[in-house]
Order: sequence, then structure tokens, then C-alpha cells
Amino acid sequence: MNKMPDPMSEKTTLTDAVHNLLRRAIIEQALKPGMRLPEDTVGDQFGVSRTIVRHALVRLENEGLVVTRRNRGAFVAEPSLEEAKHVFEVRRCLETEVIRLLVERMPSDGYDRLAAHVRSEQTVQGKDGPVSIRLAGEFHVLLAELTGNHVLARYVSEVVLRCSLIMAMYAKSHSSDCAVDEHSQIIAAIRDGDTGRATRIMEHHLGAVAGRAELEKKPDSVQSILSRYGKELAS
Amino acid sequence: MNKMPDPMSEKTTLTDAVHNLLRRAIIEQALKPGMRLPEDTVGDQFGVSRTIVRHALVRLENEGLVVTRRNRGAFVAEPSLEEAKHVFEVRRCLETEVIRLLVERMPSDGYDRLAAHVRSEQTVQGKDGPVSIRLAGEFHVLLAELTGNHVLARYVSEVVLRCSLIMAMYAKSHSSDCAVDEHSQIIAAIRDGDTGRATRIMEHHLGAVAGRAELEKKPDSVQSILSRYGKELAS
DNA sequence: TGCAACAAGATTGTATCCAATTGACCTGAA
DNA sequence: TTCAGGTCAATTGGATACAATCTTGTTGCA
Repeated sequence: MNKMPDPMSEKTTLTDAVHNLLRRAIIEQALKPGMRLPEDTVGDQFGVSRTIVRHALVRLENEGLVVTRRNRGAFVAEPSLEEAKHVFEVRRCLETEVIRLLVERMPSDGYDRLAAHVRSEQTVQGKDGPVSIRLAGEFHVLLAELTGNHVLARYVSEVVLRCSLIMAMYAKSHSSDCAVDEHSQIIAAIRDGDTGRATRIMEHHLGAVAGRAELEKKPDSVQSILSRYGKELAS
Repeated sequence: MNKMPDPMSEKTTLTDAVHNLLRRAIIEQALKPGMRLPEDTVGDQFGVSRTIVRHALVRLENEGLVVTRRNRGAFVAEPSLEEAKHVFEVRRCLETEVIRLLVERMPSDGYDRLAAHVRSEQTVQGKDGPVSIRLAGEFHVLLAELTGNHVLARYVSEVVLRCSLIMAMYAKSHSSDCAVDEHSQIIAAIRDGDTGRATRIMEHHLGAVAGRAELEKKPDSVQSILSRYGKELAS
């Protein structure tokens, strides 16, 4: 029955706080795919009422991080391999646009902020922890925000988060070493004004993770395991 | 104090119903940009409690159709011209991807469904009513759904809805005549496997509305008018 | 033994209630 | 007359209470 850590405590509403906490918990794999999220359990944990939790869950459902079944409650999403491909497809599309836009209009402080981010990524390089995963995602969000297009940035943020969840399900390790290096390469290509090269690196960057996920296909959810056993049973 | 029209009455929850009704009302311009949406007023109108309205408003805010100010309530969104440009930018990006995907994988019943839709658009051609606006938008959503990528379709749906709202604010008339014709041209180009031509038509299609919106800039909302006067006042 | 109907528990769906914040109106003094 | 301050109504933020629905365990019967 812990009290809420009172995050920011300022002008942010309780719903926002719970929303952010749940999202972080999902991304960092504290809450694993398929896990149930009963409203009053979550509410008790955070010291808020079900009303708040419900609102937060609605938002998370919109973001594709949880799914809710009528009268059954909310669960951490278990994206299928097909859905995963769809998410990556959209992500590739959006991030290509981000690069195009940045090549033609990178803000003045853009490269500084990118460099700072890469540095902070390097400090945790090698450690395969939640922090590493989060930072790798935030690099892409930062790129999107630098376009100045907040709508685009929001969608990029969403697909990046969903990709984190997908990686959590299907990939064995995030192996962020190559990622940081490729991040630097992308920045360099954008600075050179070389849209093609930047896009190619980005596609390789995303393709690598997507491809790895597909190869190491590791569906250990209750549902998928039982469906396999169910097929044996039917024969 | 009308009772809810009991929409579908099936397995859909009250929140869903209110959500859909409000969304339609906004898109069809029954609820104009900037208009307040007091929770209990809406609740009384639909015969449901504030709780339901609250949940619906949370969803609408996620879709970018309403904005809520802390302790002030919800308002129909008034996208700025900058935000409008951003939405169109994202929309162009997504719809280009839709065309690329359809050229390489159009489902077997795709052209039939598209043809049927265009026919229904033609039946209301000329009339500049809400139905015409809605159908024009649904054409693009249908295109996106035919890709089989539900994630993509969902994002397209969102930006199309926001574009409807933008047009409601900034364009004098939707002038759907040319739109229907261009829809047919896009279908033809996709069928020919001519990605370039289809994309060009789509860009023209979107560019036309976006451009027109910018030219006929008609910000008659209370907020925007007062902001102009406010600047005069400040000088 | 296996299946079906039933009943109890748990969880969500919805409504109502209280508290906190905001905006407007009103009053009063410079 | 204008502006500052204070009070009050209106509205949202949040919590609790009740109803509907699903899950699950149990019991009875074939």
C-alpha cells in the first residue's frame, strides 16, 4: 500500500502521473506482456482510486501498450508478429520523413542536443538494462522533436514505445552497442545533407532489430504456448 | 433531456457510443472549434452521467480533436495554422506509404470496395453537407485499411479526422467535386501499378486542400480573433 | 468418470457524492 | 471612474457506492 512517489507534484494531474509510471513499467519490462492490470490493484499500489487508473489505462490502450477486453479488464499488450511488422512498417515510414525534414531544417541547437544525447547513451553502453533501452528509444524521439513537428514527434514516440514492447517480447537482448554507433552515423549523414545515406542507415538500423526479432521469435506468452499445445491436442 | 439513441445497443459500451457521437458531431461541424464541452451538459443531452462523458473526452483528447485545460474543461480543438501544417505533413507522409503498399499488395476485393465507395461519394456529389465531408475522409481511411496494416490505418484515420476539423476551421467550402474525381484517378493509378503517378495525384489532392486552407485563412474563432486584438492592444 | 447447471467471488461498468479550483460579480476605496 | 480585493456560483478533479457481467469452484446427475 505504498503512497504515490508524488512525481513532480506540480501542475501535472494524477492521471498523468499514473499514466507515465505504468508506461515506464511496461517499457522497462517490469510489467511483462500479457500481464493483467486490475484497476483496483493498480490503484491500491499507487494510492489512487480506480477512476484515475481507468483514465490512464484508456490512454495506454490508445498508445497500443495495453489492450482491454470488455468486462475482463486490461492487459499489457502482446503484439503478434504480424502487428509487430506493421508497427515497424509505420515506424520506418515516419522516421524516413523525420530525416527528410531534418536535412532541410535542423534547428540551430539540434546537433548539440543530439551530441549530448549520444554521450549519455555511451555512458551506459554495454549494460543491457532498462536505461539503455529507454535511451535508445529517446534518441529517435529527440530526432523527431527536432523537426519542430509535434504531431510527427508524437506518433514517432508512440511507435518507438511499441517497438520497445515488441523487442521485449521477441528479442533476446537489445544489444545497444551497434545502436549507439549507428546513431552517430545518422547524425553525421544528416549534417552532411545526405538524405539517402541517412535513410539507408536508419533502414538498416531498424531492419536489424526487426529482423533479429523475427528470427529469434520467442513467443513465451501463455496464450501462444497453449495454442501450440492445443494444436497437438486436436490431432 | 433526450435519451441516448441506443446506438448498436450491442456489445458496445456507453463510453464508446458517446465517444463516437461526439466525434461525428465535431467532424460534421455541429460542434464548432473552440466550443466548450461541459461534462454535465453533454451528459444530460445524452442521458448519461459525467463519468461516461469524461472517458469519452479523454479519448477525444488523445485523438487531438479536443483540448482540455486543467480545471477549465474541454473544448473542441482549434488547431493553429502551424499545427495544421504539421498534420498535413504527417498525413502526406502516411498516405504516400499507403499508396506504396497498395501498389505492391492490394487485396483481391480491394478495387470492388473502392469502386463501391466512390459510387456512394458520387451520389452525394455537389451537396456540400456533412455527409460529403465524412465520405471524402472515409475514402482515405478505406485505402489505408486495404493495406492490411491496421496500425497504419489507425494513424491515417486520426490525421484524416484532424484534417476534417482543420478544413472546418480554415476552408470556406469543402468543394468535394474535384475530390471524387481525384479519388478515381488515384485508384486508376494504383491499378496501373504507377506509384509515382498515384503519389503525385495524392500530393496534389492534399496540397490543394492544404493550400486552399492557407489562402482562405478564416480564423473566426473567439480565441484567434481576440489574439489579434490583443496584439493591437499590446502595441 | 465426465459433463452440465448453479452459485459464489472477483472485476469491470456506471452513477452519485464530496472537495478543490477557477472565473465572474459585486463592493469599496483611491 | 477605475482598479483592487473578496465572496460566490459554476465546473472540474477525484473517490466511493452500487449494478452488471464474467470467472471459477462446486455440486448433482447421467
